[in-house]
Amino acid sequence: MTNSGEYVRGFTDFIILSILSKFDSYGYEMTRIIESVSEKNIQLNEATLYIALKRLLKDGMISSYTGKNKKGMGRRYYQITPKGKKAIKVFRKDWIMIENTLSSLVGGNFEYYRES
Amino acid sequence: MTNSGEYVRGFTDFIILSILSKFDSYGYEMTRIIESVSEKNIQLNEATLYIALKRLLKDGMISSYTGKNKKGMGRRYYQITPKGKKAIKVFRKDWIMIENTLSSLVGGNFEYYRES
DNA sequence: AGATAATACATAAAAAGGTTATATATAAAT
DNA sequence: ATTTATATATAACCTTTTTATGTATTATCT
Repeated sequence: MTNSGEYVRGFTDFIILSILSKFDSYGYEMTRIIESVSEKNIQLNEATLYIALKRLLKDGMISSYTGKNKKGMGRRYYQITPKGKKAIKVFRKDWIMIENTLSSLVGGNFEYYRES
Repeated sequence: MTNSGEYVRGFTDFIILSILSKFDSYGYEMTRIIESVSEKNIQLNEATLYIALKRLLKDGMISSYTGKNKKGMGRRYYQITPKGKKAIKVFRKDWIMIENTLSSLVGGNFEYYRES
């Protein structure tokens, strides 16, 4: 699938917050999670992810701390903040509507009555 | 809902193609359709729509012709081309996967097993 | 008759976010 | 010793959306 990132755009921040609401994680692992859950159909660019993490840090949605690693270089772990928890909670309510609406619109299963 | 457009981003072109695969339409009507289907939760900016129409025309996904109107100024109708039909067909297959993946990711209902 | 609302299209400038490309660091495996 | 896997990071560019603004036509309201 080409340009898969284009579809995820707008949801990137919430994908990250959603992962971090399950457990603390780090950049490299998060790209693996997305790859795994999407069965390699969606891939979040590393650059996109790190920029998003920076943005979320700036906005106080997440915090970070350094962690050790046996293999490879040291990891930078991210943790969701209360503000981030609230944001993902609000979003999940919206998501139901977004999903239904997008499905109807792109699927063509909607009714529309013309006046004239 | 704020920034609803941000969620639709990446899907704009396919929403338009989907509408036009049902019937020929014009800009103003398409914004009304999206407004109506989403129950005013999602609103596609007029500027976003007209730029997208321009893009789709350039890419040969749609064609256009002028139509009359009793009330208000003349309408510019858009019609989906064979290329556009093919594009929406391909997208609709992808959409099933995108929807499932996004749902799992933002909903947090996925499993991931750490190695270490 | 004049003002307003609804219908309709269009574009420039700015902002936001993603992609491409590249650089760096560490440790295990070959 | 070199390659592979793990891990982070950013600059430059590209695409798309948003904000703001302008124009045109007709019906309705006062």
